Amino acid sequence: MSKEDKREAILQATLELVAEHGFHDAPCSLIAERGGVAAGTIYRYFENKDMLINTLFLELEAKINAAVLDGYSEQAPFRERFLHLIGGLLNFFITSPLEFKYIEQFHNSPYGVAFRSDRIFGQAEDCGIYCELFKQGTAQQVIKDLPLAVLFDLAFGPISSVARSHILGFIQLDDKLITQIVEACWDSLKR
Amino acid sequence: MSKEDKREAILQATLELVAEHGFHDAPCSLIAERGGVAAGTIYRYFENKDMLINTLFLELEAKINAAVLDGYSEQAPFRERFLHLIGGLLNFFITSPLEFKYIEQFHNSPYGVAFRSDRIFGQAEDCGIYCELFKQGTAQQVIKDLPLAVLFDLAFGPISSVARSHILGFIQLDDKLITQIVEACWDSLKR
DNA sequence: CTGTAATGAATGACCGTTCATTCATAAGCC
DNA sequence: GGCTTATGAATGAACGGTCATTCATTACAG
Repeated sequence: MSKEDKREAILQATLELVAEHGFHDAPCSLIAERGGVAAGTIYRYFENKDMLINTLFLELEAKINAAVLDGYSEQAPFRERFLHLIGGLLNFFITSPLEFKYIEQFHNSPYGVAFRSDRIFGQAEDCGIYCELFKQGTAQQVIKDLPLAVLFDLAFGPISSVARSHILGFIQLDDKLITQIVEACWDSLKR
Repeated sequence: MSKEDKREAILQATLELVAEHGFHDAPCSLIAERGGVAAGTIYRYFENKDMLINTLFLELEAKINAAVLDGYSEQAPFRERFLHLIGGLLNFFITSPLEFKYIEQFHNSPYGVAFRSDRIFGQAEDCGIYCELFKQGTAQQVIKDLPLAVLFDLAFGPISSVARSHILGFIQLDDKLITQIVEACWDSLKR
């Protein structure tokens, strides 16, 4: 196995174990075992477990951005762009349950809170695709006049909630249902 | 300290520690210390830590129901009842940050998943205030024709999301903003 | 042969839980 | 009331287990 492969194997093992069992019950010993490496090898690629966990989150985030921007047109009408990006996110979540579960675990943990805090209070510029979208919608007065963070919550709250319900098997999402849900999100944001 | 006081002190200490530090980093040793009892005493009142955690959740749930039903009228128009119950929930959350954080932690953990699963697949009748509300709304055709679980997600997803943002200090909710948010939720559910 | 990568047993810290012991109070007796 | 005995709630040191991390040793590539 090459050097890059080992790093990837460790990240993949972490993704799987954290998604399946949570941060606790994803001990380094198991991560190493599933990754096909020795426990000590993890520390050749990552400073410590915290770094491993944060690195994996950043890589997943980049993966989402790439997936969601596929087929996206900056020139399309606002509503269409909203539906594309939000629907794309929901689609990514339900077709990548491991990634979704990991991100949820991360979000709902001291790791994620510190991370979000840094982001919100850190800088104002270049806040990501979705931030850009909502800023435009506010400027064009096509969505409600609410603080940016509230717009985020109104859009992402339901999306992650239905994704969780789908992945846990409480509901069975199909294309029609996804469309209805994303449009319901739009209804709550549109002016 | 009386017997009931001790039980209460243990529950309160658990609430505070789990809310502040999460389930990990809320060890029995700390719970005992903050509750003003010895570690072993916990096991006189609760079978084990799991039972303590589940019991606390059930008590918080009852507390929420009581708070939310205050001033509620079964006879009011549907929209008004929706706004009362959902707004009441959001109000409870932001005025009881410890309780909110605990419930979030619980929800996003193996405890909560097992719990929800039991509830959803368990019985159909007596599913709680909110379930009753959504069933009525569907029957009266005042809200969208979506699976019950999706309605839950569309309503509670944004609410818990904004509550978290408020409690973490990312936004500052006031009465006006709360009204706007709850009405935005209504917009996403109304037919 | 030399230097780097990989190993996995060992380490120390901390977890939930137990249980022998303590001790304030209650009960029984005169 | 006084004295003795019984009770069981409370205690906290101790236990077995698991964790993240280290490091002396081994394997391997150039």
